[in-house]
Amino acid sequence: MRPQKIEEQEMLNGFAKLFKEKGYEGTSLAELAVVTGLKKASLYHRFPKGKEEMAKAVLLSINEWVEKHVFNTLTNPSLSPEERLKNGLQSIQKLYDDGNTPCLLQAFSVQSGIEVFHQLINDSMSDWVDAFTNIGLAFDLSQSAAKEKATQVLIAIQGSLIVSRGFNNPNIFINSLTNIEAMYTQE
Amino acid sequence: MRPQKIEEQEMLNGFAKLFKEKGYEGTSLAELAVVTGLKKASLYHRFPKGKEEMAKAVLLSINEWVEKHVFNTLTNPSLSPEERLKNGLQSIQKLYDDGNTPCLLQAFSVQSGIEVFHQLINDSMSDWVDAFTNIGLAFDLSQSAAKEKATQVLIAIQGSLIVSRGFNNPNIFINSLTNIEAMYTQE
DNA sequence: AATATTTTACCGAACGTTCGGTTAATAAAA
DNA sequence: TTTTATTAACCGAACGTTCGGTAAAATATT
Repeated sequence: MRPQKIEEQEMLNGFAKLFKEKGYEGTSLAELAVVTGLKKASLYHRFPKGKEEMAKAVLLSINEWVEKHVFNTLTNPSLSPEERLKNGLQSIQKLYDDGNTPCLLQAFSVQSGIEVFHQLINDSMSDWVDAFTNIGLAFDLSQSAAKEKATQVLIAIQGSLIVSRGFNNPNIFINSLTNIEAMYTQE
Repeated sequence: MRPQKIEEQEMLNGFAKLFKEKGYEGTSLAELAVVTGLKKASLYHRFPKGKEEMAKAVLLSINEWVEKHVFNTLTNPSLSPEERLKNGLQSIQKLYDDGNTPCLLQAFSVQSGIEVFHQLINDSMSDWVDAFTNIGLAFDLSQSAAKEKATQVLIAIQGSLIVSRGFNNPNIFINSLTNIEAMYTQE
């Protein structure tokens, strides 16, 4: 069996960069091909269902990373709530490259018109809220208060990414992460 | 002189709907034509520089609406700070159709690659921060505290629009507006 | 060890479609 | 008649996708 020129995960990383910056419709197969070093036709050998399959694979790949590095940290029972929160936020900071990289959920929630994406976005956001609800409970909040605060956290993350990008100032995102930590430790 | 089939403002309203939902690249000239009732070629009579001019016109049109209905209200010296804030937030709620309509700045900040847009987005966001900084000063905050809070407000608006859309639940946006009011009146 | 077969990875070229944009002619009011 | 608004027809380029065939490694046969 002939060896692959590039491994799947490497392809997905390249895809992710494009999709995050340019959205689904804004990213062309020509660009997706260039970023992998393969030709357009070869992409269809790897992803027979085409562009939509590539995008879905990127979404799932990022979801896995988040599951592993963010959610697992936030809910790690062997750490104190303070440590879980701090480490989880650090992973989030890394996920968005210190505020320099847009969120794929945002990029895909605009346009694309593809229905499956809406469901994946909805599910993914639910996971975020669940993870932060868990942290809220660890800080002795009531179930409803924990969920309310978790929603505020998701809003702060998403909003600060937007505003950071608008002002071209990643510090706005970084500051928001600090504020989020304070929302739990100082209230 | 032959009369126009549709007035400019009506066209812009139709354009806005499309651009907000589908983004810049995601919206085709064919769709822009359908929504106006004109043919593609006619769009070029009205907007000789094409799609980019149409998009820019929509941005400016919305900026004008916001200037008039949101910023002027927030800074209206003949009202109390509480009333200015309340009325301004009501206009914002209307602007985003109770959380059912995405923000054009978001839709255009993804993809598009057109440099002029970045500047317009940056300028527009600056106006938002300035307006809410003004309200913060009216609530006796220091300049820096007012600006800091204004940034938080913009983040909350943008973030809650994203999350509302993700969960297909406009109430999240409505609640955020309520929280924003409380940020000034209860602190 | 050498050869033939199979399997997988890749790619050049073209597909039909849609993109944003243009041109030349028509329709309608002043 | 002049001026403006509209449009049918058209354009080159790019889109996502498909297909026939090649390149290269693994396996089976001699």
